[in-house]
Amino acid sequence: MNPSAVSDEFRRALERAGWRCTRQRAAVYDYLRSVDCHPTADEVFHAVQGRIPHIGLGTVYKALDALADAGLVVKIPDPAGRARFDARTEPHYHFRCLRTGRLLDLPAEALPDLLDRLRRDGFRVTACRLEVLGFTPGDDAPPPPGGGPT
Amino acid sequence: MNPSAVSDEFRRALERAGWRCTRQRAAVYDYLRSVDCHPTADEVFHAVQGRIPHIGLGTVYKALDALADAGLVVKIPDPAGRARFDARTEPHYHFRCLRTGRLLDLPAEALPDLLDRLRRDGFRVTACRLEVLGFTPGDDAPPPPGGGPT
DNA sequence: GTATCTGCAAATTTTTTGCCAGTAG
DNA sequence: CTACTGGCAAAAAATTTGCAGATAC
Repeated sequence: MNPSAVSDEFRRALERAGWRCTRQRAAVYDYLRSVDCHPTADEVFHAVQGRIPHIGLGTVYKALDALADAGLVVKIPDPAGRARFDARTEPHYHFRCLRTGRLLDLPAEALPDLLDRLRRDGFRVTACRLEVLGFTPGDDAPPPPGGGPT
Repeated sequence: MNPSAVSDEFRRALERAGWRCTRQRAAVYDYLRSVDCHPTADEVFHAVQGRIPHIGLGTVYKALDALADAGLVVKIPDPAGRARFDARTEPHYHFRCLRTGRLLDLPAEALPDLLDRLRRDGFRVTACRLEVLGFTPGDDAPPPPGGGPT
């Protein structure tokens, strides 16, 4: 696809993971970068139809998979059943509204301060969930080139 | 159902939320309390069939909903698409294995120490996700009796 | 030129729902 | 007794898959 339309960083991240740089993947990624919420696959689909009218929902799912595999996007599971997607790469936290399901970004700062500020701003905080991701002993991933212990 | 077969605490938590205490709900809850992993609805279904052979998967889903509504279990969304359920009520963290999808309990202790200990024990940690749950300003839940600001 | 990708639709998987007999309170 | 439930099967919702023509490199 047109090399000038996408950033080199985007293209290289895809190619590093063995994926090709296509118009559909760029459109999905650009949309996720342009919003500050965390859309579902279906929301991405409808938004991207403005740029690529004939795109299919299946293609959006495949694009999100490829982007996630390339580390450009993170898939966030949702208690309501449809996953949400986040194109912010720097570490940060999330606030989930139990009424609307909306997911907001929070800065990655120390917890007591963060929670106090949320409460002062009118948020009601009912719980926190912390999940550590990785591999249990023995279930280690195949070491990515240059990534493992040497 | 037979009052002596279930704890009063269990019965009261259900009744407080307007649910009846039934054999099926008790079996689902007992099973979740008896394991230290966090089963999917289908795993709960198969396990509970040992005690209630004619139970249906739909009933298990309904029971899990009732238990979650009563605050006896927590539904944990899963990137692989099927939710997992946790009957531990005290605050704690989770470790998710990216290879097997297994979800382990972690003690709710200070982060740098916890991560160091995991690494020493052979875990490979690749990321952390923190989610704050609650209500955005204006989207407040109907205040539970005695729960809201007075 | 060739392996990968898209679009489309069908298939799969997970969860929810409707209904009527059965049960808890 | 009476409303709430359980079992069952059908439906809905979310995601994945298969394939033939199109595209990236």
